[in-house]
Amino acid sequence: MALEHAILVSLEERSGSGYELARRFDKSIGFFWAASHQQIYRTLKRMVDLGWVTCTEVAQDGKPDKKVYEVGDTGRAELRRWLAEPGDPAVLRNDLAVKIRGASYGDIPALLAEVARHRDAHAERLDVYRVIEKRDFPDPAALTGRHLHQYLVLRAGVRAERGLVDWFGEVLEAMRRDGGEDR
Amino acid sequence: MALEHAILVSLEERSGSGYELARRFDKSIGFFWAASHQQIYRTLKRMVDLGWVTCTEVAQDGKPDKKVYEVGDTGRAELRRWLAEPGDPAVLRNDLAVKIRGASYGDIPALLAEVARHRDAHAERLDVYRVIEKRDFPDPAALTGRHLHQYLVLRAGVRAERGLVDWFGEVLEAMRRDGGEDR
DNA sequence: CTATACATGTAACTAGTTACATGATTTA
DNA sequence: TAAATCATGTAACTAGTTACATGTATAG
Repeated sequence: MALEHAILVSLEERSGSGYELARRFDKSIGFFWAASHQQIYRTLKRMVDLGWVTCTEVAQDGKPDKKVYEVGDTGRAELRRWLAEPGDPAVLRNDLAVKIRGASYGDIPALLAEVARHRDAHAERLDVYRVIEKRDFPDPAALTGRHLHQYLVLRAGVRAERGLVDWFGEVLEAMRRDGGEDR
Repeated sequence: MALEHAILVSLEERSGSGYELARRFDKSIGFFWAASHQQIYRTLKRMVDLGWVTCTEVAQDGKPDKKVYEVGDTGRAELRRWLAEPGDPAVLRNDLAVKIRGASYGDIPALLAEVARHRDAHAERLDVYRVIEKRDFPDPAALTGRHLHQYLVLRAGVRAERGLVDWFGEVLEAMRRDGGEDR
């Protein structure tokens, strides 16, 4: 499991409250590791119990109090350990591929409409990533350290979304050709 | 959840035992939807309770008895329903992207070795997919129906694996350049 | 006065992983 | 005689989702 570790990375970059972490998991980190606020609050509690992070209550005016979490030495050591630990290669998981494999057992035009909807959604995300890429990293060759690492994970997002958009396009093209010919 | 539905698709293609399904989930279907035998047995039991599949015990000689599962009318209706049902666009999940984002908090050369290991593993899977592609689908333009659908999900695998291999290559190239220069 | 942002949580459920458990037959 | 394949399961645990629950402050 990597949620604890994703939180450690995020808190090393900048300490913050559960709410703030939940915001970050709606963007940046969340582009490649999704987490809901319920999951984050639960995990933060566990991380405090483990001594990985410390929690300080902070009063604010005009806003509710918040609890700010910060990575401690134990947490930093755990992050180092995890970063060096070998893991299994990722396994793919693709709902729509299951549906396409089973297309002939259902309503094919309806499924193609669904594929088109997903293609559009992923194309939109791809645009978001590309805007960020151009805005924040106009000269990739000059990047070093943390900025380079941030750029590279954004590249993973760009490549994955573009791959999906292209694949959905291939599916639509081939299945429309197939459906159009023998009917 | 799609495991029930992945099993329905697989059993529609050909009825079989839990063990046989577990084999199929080690290849073909499993290329884009992994499932362990424990999960499959548990899910098959639930599907019998729901009336989606029927179960027949079959005696074999030289081998233990087996239970053969077959899709019933209720199961077929459920599959149709699920195929027409809209779903959310896939969210990405990439452990190594989290590690790369946190690279500066750990041992970077060790992490790059891990990245290279994953690149090799995905390159191997890509080769497997390409062999299957050339062997089973030498003339994609001529494909129709179920064969076409099978080809298209294989294409998803090819695209996803190639995307990962390329990305790992980009990561290695950029981070080696970065590490090599300022040391 | 309504919606949005800020802020934190619990409870119940669903899905997935890991470890344990058994036993026959075939191949090297 | 050891390993691999065939065959089926239980138990405990970990992770993730959905629904419920509450309350303040600000902007339109």
